[in-house]
Amino acid sequence: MPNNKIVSIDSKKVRCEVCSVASLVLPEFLGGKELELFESVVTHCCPVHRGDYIFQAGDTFRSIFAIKSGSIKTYTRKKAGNNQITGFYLPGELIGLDAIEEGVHHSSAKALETAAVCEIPFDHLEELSSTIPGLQRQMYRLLSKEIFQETNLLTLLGSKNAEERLAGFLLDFSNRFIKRGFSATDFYLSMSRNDIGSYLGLAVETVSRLFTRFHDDGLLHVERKHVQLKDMDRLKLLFNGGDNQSDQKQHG
Amino acid sequence: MPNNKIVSIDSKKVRCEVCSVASLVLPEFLGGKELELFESVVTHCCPVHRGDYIFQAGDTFRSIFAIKSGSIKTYTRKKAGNNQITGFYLPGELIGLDAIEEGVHHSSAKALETAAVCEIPFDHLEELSSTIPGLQRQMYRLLSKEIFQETNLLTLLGSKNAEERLAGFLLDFSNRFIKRGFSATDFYLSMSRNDIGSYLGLAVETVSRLFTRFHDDGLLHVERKHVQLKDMDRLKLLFNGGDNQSDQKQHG
DNA sequence: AGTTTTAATTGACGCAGATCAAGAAAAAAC
DNA sequence: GTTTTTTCTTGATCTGCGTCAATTAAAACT
Repeated sequence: MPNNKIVSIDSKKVRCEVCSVASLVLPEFLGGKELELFESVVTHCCPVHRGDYIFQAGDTFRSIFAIKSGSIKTYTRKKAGNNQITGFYLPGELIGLDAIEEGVHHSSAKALETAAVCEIPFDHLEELSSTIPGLQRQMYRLLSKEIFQETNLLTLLGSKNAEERLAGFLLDFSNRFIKRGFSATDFYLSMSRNDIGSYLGLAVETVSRLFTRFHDDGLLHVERKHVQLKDMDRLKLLFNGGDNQSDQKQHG
Repeated sequence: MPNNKIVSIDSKKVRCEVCSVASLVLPEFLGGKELELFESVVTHCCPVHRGDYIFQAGDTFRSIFAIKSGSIKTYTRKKAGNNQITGFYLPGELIGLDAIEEGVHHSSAKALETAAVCEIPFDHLEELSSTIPGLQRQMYRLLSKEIFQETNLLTLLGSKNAEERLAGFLLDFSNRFIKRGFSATDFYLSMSRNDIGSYLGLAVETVSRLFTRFHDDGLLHVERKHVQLKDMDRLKLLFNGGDNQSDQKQHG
């Protein structure tokens, strides 16, 4: 049973500092009174620990969740029994957006490490978005962003090459860290190799071997879950499929 | 240059009948006056032809588009020059939702056949969703649905098995046809084998071979783009990975 | 009509990456 | 602390599917 105290985190890890929920969900021009109104809506903001569920597939949808610190993975269950990782989420990102339509969570969300997650009841948020000007638009933006990101992942998985996928994965993380003001080249991968494999459609062993290869080739320095990107240019080249010659000029 | 007359469609094709835009975008309980108000917002509803663009990557985002008849594909350009298909859209579905956040289209949308597409200017829709009760919620639902569907696709692509992917692809189409009241087992695949391959992360040749195999095994009847699903049970079994034994009970 | 272009199918071959297996290193449990 | 469990890595083998190539069929032109 996890207690409710945030435990200190291994100093070797690259920390993910706390993000303001308001700055994430609200439009920038929000006034003080409206900010207050908004803060009153964020009911819980509780710490979770590695392995804790934020929600599970099948749960009734009531809230979306904003990540303040730590990291979360989402996955769907495949009938064969193994899970398919569908996303990794970092501070400043939202989860649960896919459950709005049918009112039921289709995926499960689990903490990858000690994290702070804020619950935002959706019906309150909906009401509020009718009264606070700009919040409605911001909600549309956030939902659209999620669609965009999943499309990006689809594009990444479209590449049949394993190197390309892992390079793309790392560069995506790098970009997302930058957006939140963290180091872009030096970070802690809180998920297991198994999770990365599932996410990228690769076997664990392939992921492991690729990390070793990238390390040996001087593209990055990796020690367990700690990664330092060394040669961004070559990583980008890998991602872009530098040696790819299978050129169908146009589809359709 | 496409003219503005809707051409008659090959009788061999399974037709995709026209859908009401209002029924797609609006909540059911909408009154007559609001319906009128909504209809006034749908500026254009023009026919497009095979190969016509609805929008292209880089275009400024102004509208979302509802498909009334026909089918559309969306894709992103990969640096290597080839395109990555990210979605196929049928009557009653919306495209352009991924462009709201940044105000720019990241993907291109192209007609797969003669189609009727309605343009819905987004700022008008936004205004309207402040005045028509329930429309805001409906918009959230539609955006959420798109996220859900992309997550589904991610799960599908997670399977390394090619059979599983094609079976999943066909079953997904079947389900979507059912939702719109069309035949669930007998349909016309307006996209090329190449497009299907790109979408599923497979080579054209593999897609072609799989169709032949499925046909020979009595799972379906296929003649060029016309497909009849014969044995749904076995297709579902394939999709569920019936012979899959790689069972990691839990991720994380 | 005929000609060109594009799409689809099928076969042969090879390789990237899955799978199997075994050992090492952490992490978790006690 | 020790033991157990899980995760990660590395090697050896095998195979599914990508790639290349050639044929056929169907659109899309003129």
